[in-house]
Amino acid sequence: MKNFSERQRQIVTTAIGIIAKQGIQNLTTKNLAQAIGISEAALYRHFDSKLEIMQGVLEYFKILMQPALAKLKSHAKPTENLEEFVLEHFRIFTANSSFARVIFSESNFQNEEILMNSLNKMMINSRQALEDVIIQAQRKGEFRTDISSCNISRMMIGSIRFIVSQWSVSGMAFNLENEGRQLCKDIIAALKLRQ
Amino acid sequence: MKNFSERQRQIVTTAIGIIAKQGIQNLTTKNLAQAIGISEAALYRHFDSKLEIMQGVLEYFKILMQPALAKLKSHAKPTENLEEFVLEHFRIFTANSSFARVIFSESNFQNEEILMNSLNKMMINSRQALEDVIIQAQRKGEFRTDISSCNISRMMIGSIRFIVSQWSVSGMAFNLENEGRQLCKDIIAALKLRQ
DNA sequence: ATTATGTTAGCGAGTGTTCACTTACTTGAG
DNA sequence: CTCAAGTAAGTGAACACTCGCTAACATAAT
Repeated sequence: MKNFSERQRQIVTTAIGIIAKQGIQNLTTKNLAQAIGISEAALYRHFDSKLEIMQGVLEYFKILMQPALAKLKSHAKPTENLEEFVLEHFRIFTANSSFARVIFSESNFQNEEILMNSLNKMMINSRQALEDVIIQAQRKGEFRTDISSCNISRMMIGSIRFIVSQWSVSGMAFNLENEGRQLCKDIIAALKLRQ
Repeated sequence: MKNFSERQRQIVTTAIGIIAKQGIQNLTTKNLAQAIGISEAALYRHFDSKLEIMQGVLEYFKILMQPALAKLKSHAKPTENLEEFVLEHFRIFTANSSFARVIFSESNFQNEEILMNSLNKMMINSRQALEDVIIQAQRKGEFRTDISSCNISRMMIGSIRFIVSQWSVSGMAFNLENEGRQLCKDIIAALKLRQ
């Protein structure tokens, strides 16, 4: 978070914790202030509105996810990049478990047009980046070409989202990194070209 | 909906429409009563509480989804059953587009334990039924066995959820049945045993 | 046929509570 | 002395829900 003060950072991360543990309905200025240990009015010394705090939440997430996106360009082999992209997601979510609940439920931000647009942009961006690498993988003969790159990206993203969602709903009952690694291997096995 | 009166049915379907179009935050007793054209107080002649109305929403959905589940046992060939199961989902969502937004965002019901439990049970039920058929498909040599049935079900459900979510977020910008049919074919192509 | 009794489904006008946010004032470090 | 960062005590609006009342209709005894 670029220009955020220590206090602003604290407000945003506390907000994330509340959303994760109690749902967005319980992210109230009262609860947020209480969780930090300051008055409601003090919140407004650091943010103009609750909406601004929620935008902070999204920005925080965006920065957190950057490393995963970077993995798409780290190696020469597309398949390796895809694999690392997926695994990095699981690593990030494991290290920031509160985020899973916050992000994979877009309806959290429903009706706040600014937040929805912001989230949609992020989604489209990373989807596009992913599909580019999938196309590379197909061109280089690593992935099968009888399935469209669009549908391959749907399978990959859908699978990731679903296992993270399962993990989140189950209260982190399994090891996301291990289960995710196997899932990732299986997806690639299903999609690679067999000679 | 079993024992529901005409008015109760109307209240529930109107509630679904509001959630779909304006989000759950705007499902207020005021808005709901207004949309129907009766007073708020009149709502309470037909339901004891707002929670009861939301339970009605879930029951409505459950009944609507029954046909998809039935498809899992309609033919002898597991692969055909799986295909019809998936296609039936797309058919149902196309015919009841408001549901997509309501259901695939579990966070809609976050913090209402009764609703969450109800939704989780439905999810687990259909996941289990699906995985059973996947195992059959593997036993009969229709599906590859180098990928666990658990991960196959993750890929299938994840892909379905994701394309429905895309369709919903895009404002039904594409034909879900057609796009979904191709996605379904591709998934099965990726998972079937090749000789 | 009339009348008494009960039920259903509606209404306007509230209730107390909680929400995001504001105002006016205080405190303490530089 | 200034001023950023805090506070207590509000604000109006929105929330789910309740109140007392009524018109319309059904049932059945007189």
